Amino acid sequence: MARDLLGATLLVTETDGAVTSGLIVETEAYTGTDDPASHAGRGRTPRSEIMYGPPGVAYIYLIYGVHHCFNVVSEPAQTPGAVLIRALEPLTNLPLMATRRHLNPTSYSPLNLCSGPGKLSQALALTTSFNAASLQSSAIKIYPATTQLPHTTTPRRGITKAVDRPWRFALTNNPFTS
DNA sequence: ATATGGATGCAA
DNA sequence: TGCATCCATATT
Repeated sequence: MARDLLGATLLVTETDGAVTSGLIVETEAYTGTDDPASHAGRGRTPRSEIMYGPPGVAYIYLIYGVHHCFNVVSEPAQTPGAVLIRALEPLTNLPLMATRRHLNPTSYSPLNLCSGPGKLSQALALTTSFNAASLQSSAIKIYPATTQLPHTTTPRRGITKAVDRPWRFALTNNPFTS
């Protein structure tokens, strides 16, 4: 599931009409009640409830009180699971992304816009207000990849539990990863 | 290496 | 209520 999202296009339209989009180049899987690194790893809680619902909706939460992380609920209802989108190759409206990222909109590195889960959420203005939104809505759309692209498989990053599970996926030789 | 700083979940 | 923890980032 996390593999399938590699190469998909994520497009966000704000209420003010601003559009940003990017190609998904890095993902991580958090699946099942037996995954201690997942928010569902301690069972159903108010926060993890959405991961038990139907797939294809957004799960967005605040981490470290500072950054938002954007996930895609990935498993059938009753089975908890989500895919963390860790990096995008920015496609649409890069200067706006740069402004949101507090970078100089006329002098910035595209490599620094969406190369991390907090960065891409900031660049696409994805906050908890989008939590539980359908990913085929007017606000957020995901266009699936038509082919499975070459990718690497590694352990997940930034976690302290179940660090050995190889559930991080990234497009091979894509420079926009984190 | 370190500061940042809000929400969550669990214990008390 | 209090408190440890947290799927990170920017800055030193």
